[in-house]
Amino acid sequence: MAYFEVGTRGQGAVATSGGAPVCATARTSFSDFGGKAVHYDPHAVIYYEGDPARRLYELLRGSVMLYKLLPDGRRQVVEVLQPGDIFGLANGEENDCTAETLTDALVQEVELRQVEQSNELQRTLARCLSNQMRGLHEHAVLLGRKSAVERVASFLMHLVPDRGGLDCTGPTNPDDDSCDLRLHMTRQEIADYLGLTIETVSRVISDLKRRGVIRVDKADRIHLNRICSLCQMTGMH
Amino acid sequence: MAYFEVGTRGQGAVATSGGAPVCATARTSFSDFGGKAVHYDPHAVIYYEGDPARRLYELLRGSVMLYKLLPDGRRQVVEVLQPGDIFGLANGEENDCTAETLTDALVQEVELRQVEQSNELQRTLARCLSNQMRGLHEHAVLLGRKSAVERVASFLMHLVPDRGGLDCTGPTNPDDDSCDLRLHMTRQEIADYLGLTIETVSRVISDLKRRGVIRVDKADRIHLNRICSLCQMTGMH
DNA sequence: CGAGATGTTGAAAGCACTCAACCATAGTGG
DNA sequence: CCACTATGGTTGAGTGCTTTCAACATCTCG
Repeated sequence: MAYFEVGTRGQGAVATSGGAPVCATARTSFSDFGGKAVHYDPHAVIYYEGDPARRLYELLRGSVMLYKLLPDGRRQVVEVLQPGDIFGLANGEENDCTAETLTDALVQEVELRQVEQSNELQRTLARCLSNQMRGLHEHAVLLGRKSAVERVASFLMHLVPDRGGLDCTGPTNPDDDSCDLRLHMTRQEIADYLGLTIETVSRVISDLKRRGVIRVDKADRIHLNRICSLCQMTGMH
Repeated sequence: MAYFEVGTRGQGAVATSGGAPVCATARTSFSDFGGKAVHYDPHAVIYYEGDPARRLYELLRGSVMLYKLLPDGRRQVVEVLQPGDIFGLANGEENDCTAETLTDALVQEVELRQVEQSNELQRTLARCLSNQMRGLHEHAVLLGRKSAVERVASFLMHLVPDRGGLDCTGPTNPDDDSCDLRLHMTRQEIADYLGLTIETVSRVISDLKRRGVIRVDKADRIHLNRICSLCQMTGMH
């Protein structure tokens, strides 16, 4: 599988990751164009769906989810953002999603006015957006066509750095095809991201555990015993 | 409901629509920046998933779908494009989707090299992409959280101009809340777009017919008898 | 330690899927 | 002109995966 494709995979949500912005190579940082870096606590709302869009946001550190609600309370998490991703762009309309932090997060906030004025920024913007678009395409396949097991396997694989992509060459060390993950999401958040219920997510994880593919150290600390086996379950092989 | 939100709703796929590009107000046209306008027959592939990305495409007339395939043949249509939408952007990677026409289509094709050089184009690009992003978010809710009936109702509503949005004020004429639609998609294409099977799409349409909400004149010509009733079934009210 | 939040498991139900047969339409060629 | 075929669409019966509802377990934190 290949969420967010090359260059953005596995950053931020992985305990062992570096955490550098990865949206594009040799890119212009938004911080060069004014605005301020703001810190948010975990589970803080940055803005609500329906709010007038005033600023452009770049995630510098931590992770943020974007979600939409239906009137009856059903929720769909539409994106899980990593450092380097941008959000809040609405073309003069209202924000179409709520933005909420998953972890502590550092966010660069720039007034949309200023964004309009910089050619350099527009260029970076286009590059970031088209990267995120790929992630959304991939996610549409997951939501529209994959089984529960495939969704959870895909979700876990996309947290593994340098694995599961088209260019994946398998484990570097054939005797140790394992990896430690931090999820930073509750079962409910995972379920809402994967278009499943909390119970189904829990059941699938228990199942993977029973089959020896993963080990659950704590609810949000998961050890992958055999990455390749997991990857085989994503529906992309 | 509100696919593609304000400004892009209901264009192109509707028989009665004007067909003017709608991606952004007062925008720069891609045709001003070289490249050539190419005509495609219905069901022609413009490029395949995995092909190296060479050009940027702007849809001028007709409609185009982007889809991804899983190795076992499952297909997900990730976007149905309208005039004004752009596609083919891949940031130096391979195309992540296959692009195939649904109808006769006129497409403006610009070498990516040239796109890189124009500030004006980059600006337009960012605006178009963030518009399309909204559509993808909306679609993720549909795929992840809506029932079969809600999906089909949402699909039909998004083909109706000026209705179903947040600013929808109901029928202009209280005695005639109806509308004629052309689908330009087979049941299979609709199913792959909505994350359903062809049989389920067919059954839901028959159901709407039985309930008197729609009338099916030909497989791809559907008359909405009561737009408001249909809108109530989208899950967004 | 106790209370609230979060996660797991079981049993039963439901919705969409699978498989299969049938129907409708359009195009072809005798 | 009409049988014949191909393609696309509809309908029915039965299955199965995910959901729903409910109980229970575990974790966190004052």
